[in-house]
Amino acid sequence: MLNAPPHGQLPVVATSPLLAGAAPAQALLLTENAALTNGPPLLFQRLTAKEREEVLREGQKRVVYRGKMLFSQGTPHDGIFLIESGRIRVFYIAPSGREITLAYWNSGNFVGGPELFGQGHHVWSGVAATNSVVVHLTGKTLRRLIAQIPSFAIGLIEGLTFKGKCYSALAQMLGTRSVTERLAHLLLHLTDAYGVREDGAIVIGSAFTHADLAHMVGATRQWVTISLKRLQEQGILKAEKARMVIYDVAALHAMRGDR
Amino acid sequence: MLNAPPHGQLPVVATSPLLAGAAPAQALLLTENAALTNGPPLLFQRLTAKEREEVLREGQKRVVYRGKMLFSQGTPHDGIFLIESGRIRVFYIAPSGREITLAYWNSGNFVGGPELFGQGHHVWSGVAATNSVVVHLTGKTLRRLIAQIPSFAIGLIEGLTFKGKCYSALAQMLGTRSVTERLAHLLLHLTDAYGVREDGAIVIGSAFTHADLAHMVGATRQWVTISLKRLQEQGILKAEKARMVIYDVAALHAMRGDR
DNA sequence: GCCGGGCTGTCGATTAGTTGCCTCCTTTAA
DNA sequence: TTAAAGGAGGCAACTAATCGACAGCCCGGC
Repeated sequence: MLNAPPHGQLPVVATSPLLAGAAPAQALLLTENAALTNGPPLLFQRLTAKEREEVLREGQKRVVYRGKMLFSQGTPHDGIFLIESGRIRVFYIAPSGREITLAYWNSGNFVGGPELFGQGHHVWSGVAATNSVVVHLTGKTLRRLIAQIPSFAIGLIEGLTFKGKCYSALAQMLGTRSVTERLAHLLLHLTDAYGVREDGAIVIGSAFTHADLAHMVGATRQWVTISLKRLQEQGILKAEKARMVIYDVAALHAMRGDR
Repeated sequence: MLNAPPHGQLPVVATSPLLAGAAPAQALLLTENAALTNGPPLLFQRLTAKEREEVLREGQKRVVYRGKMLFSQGTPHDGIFLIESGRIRVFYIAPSGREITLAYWNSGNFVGGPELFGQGHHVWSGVAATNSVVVHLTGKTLRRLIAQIPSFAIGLIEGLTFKGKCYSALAQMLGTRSVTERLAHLLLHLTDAYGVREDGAIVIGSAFTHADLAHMVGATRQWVTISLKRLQEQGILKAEKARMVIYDVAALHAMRGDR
């Protein structure tokens, strides 16, 4: 059932971060405040090792290679996917072709909704941003697990709450901030998440294309190019190949518009 | 503790719609599709009358007069408010002053989050759109109720899921649709929810100001004025005082952008 | 080496949307 | 009956952002 991995590399899944329960459940998204992504509730945090194994045993493991779709908006769904390793980009494309990225979810989170039990149709699409391993739990299984393991129910509620906060924050950003403000905000978030100090400046190694950034802030590729160029002219940052150097974090803060 | 009601009218709360369990838990919002608001899960649907009473007994009843704040973004919160009667507008104001309305929640829903248990800070503000009665349940109480009444836990999960869908839809609309498309969408939604046939046309009695509409679609008041004027020039609708007559529903469908 | 595809940068035209100001209409109070 | 105040709608100038198109560049494959 698996497609051939690109370049013939197979993701090595030695131990499951879910089982270990130690991996931070990070998410990369355009949030209202960075605090949101620092400590989101791990779905399995409250479970004992035994309970975790039990949950994982109930699910169906699946490998998704980089660039392959995990689920598509409008198609029927049943249950959710736990991300065991890798990174899933969740996005939506409007009939006009305009696209918005909700988040890049890392291991420890779940994707798939919108319902937990009971079938429905996907409202988002999910694609593997890196080679990933997910565990599929059907609605029926979820219902049984909730009844059997009370702390799993609590975990799910906290997970849903966290997702609600993410959606909320996205809607608030999109509804009240200009593209420039959103971009400044995203850059600061990237700085927090991936930034490394390097003689005075902060270097972001992660290579997002302009199109990737545009989808995250809900804008066009061209406008992101123009905005970045302006920031560069102001000496706030410098875009190099596959990395970006931030010189003036304070300036970004000033133009992010949350004051 | 109660402020004097404006105009001296007191809301009469004969029987609780929550207890009756029969009131449709409608929400007025800018959703992806109308289906969302037709059958949202009532928080209490799955409970027996006895369980409902038990839940309500645990909470603290509170009357909120039209225009009074129920909660404010940034302030600490504990638990949620069940809406027993009335209508709560949930909104967010950015530091720049730009405002976005998430939804008008009617009786049968709950507002307040973002956390269910455990304190946090409100990320939205809530104001009574009409004189309303709410029941406050603290996080501690919620936790106890979830443990005691399993179907209450399911109801909460469904409620959270529904909210997630609403937030999702809002983010998708804001991220990928133009203001005009959003406005067309909102008008169609209003037509569905409040429209009354009147010799060929459909009349919406509900009186929203341009500012109200603007907040719902995430735009400025002026732009709504301009857009409505254009629609009027095209003969699609006619704005009268305190009501609006829709002549060409098909045209609105065409410009809503979901095709 | 050459070719092709994806990413960046740029330009010009156009529109969507904002900002600020002004007028009109209610409502309330005197 | 009128004055004052505030909410609501409307106009005009401005700018932020989109759209479409195209050229250059970098990288990988052949």
